[in-house]
Amino acid sequence: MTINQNTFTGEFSYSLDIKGRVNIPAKFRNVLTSDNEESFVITRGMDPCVWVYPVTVWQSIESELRKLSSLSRINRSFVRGTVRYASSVQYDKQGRIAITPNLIEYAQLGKEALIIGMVNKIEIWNPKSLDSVDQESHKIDSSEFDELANQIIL
Amino acid sequence: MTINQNTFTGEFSYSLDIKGRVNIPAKFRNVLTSDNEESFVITRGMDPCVWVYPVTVWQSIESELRKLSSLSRINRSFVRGTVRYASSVQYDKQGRIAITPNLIEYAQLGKEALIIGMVNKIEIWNPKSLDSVDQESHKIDSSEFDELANQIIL
DNA sequence: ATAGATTATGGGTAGTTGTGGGTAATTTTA
DNA sequence: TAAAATTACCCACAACTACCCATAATCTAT
Repeated sequence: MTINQNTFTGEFSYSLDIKGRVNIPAKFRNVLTSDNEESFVITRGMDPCVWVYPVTVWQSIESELRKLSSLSRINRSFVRGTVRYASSVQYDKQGRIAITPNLIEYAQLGKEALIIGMVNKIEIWNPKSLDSVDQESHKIDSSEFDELANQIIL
Repeated sequence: MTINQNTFTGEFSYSLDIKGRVNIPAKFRNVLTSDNEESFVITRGMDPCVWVYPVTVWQSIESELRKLSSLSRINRSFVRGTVRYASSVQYDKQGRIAITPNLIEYAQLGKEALIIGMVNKIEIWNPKSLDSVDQESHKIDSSEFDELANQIIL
């Protein structure tokens, strides 16, 4: 049973092979709508991980970026920073995507890859990096969580 | 498979050879619509880099420029500055375009050339120049950056 | 519980891509 | 007009990528 289209939840531990490929969990592939043509856009996350968007979701980001005039310096560097590390990838017959060396380096990915559903996108982590980021945020954010509580009911 | 026609994303490190040629990444050539006849318009960027447009996109920019009244002095110098350094180039069988000495000088291009997809156009940078422009804008614009990110990034 | 299907992982091969350089045609300069 | 320089076009090779197949592990259904 699918929860929802283009919606990703859950955590999976997969391996990054010697060619830089990781499997996209079958559960994720199965909820990906067909207009994505089995493709994702991978890019740098705000945390040290890889973000994986369905192409159709990414397209809406792109269309926002198109509206920004290049006459403004801020716009230029914002577009550049956003798009620079993004590339579209199609998964192969085994359901794997190739992560670019660039992103492997950025996310410090080794053999182990932790794949996490983040509702509208997917994150790929080095388990160790996630641990340390997790601990950091527990120390800092407990007051800010309270603020979020006003916006979102769990 | 392809994100979209005439849409460029990602970063590539290629070399400018002794004849002043750079490769246009295959990913970019493959999304270029056929009515461009394998050609781009190259010109000065507003940053110290080379801007590379698909000809068809450039044509629509030109028609925008035509609408600007020449009565205004600012308009005149804007149009002049934009068009003055533009020339159209076709890529060869290996997928390379020749950069004019003019533009090589302007963008301070050496052997290393960083090619960046900017959604509707392509930028060619000297990696060092980009680093310094990057740092500058981070220092100055970070709050406006965050604001844009909140609007656009999902 | 067992057979069949699906899923995760590894690896081989053919075709593509990036890079260097050569040669003939064209343009520029003396 | 002839020499020099530049440009356009072609070939060659190494590195990489896309695509395919094989196998082991896991899940599903009867």
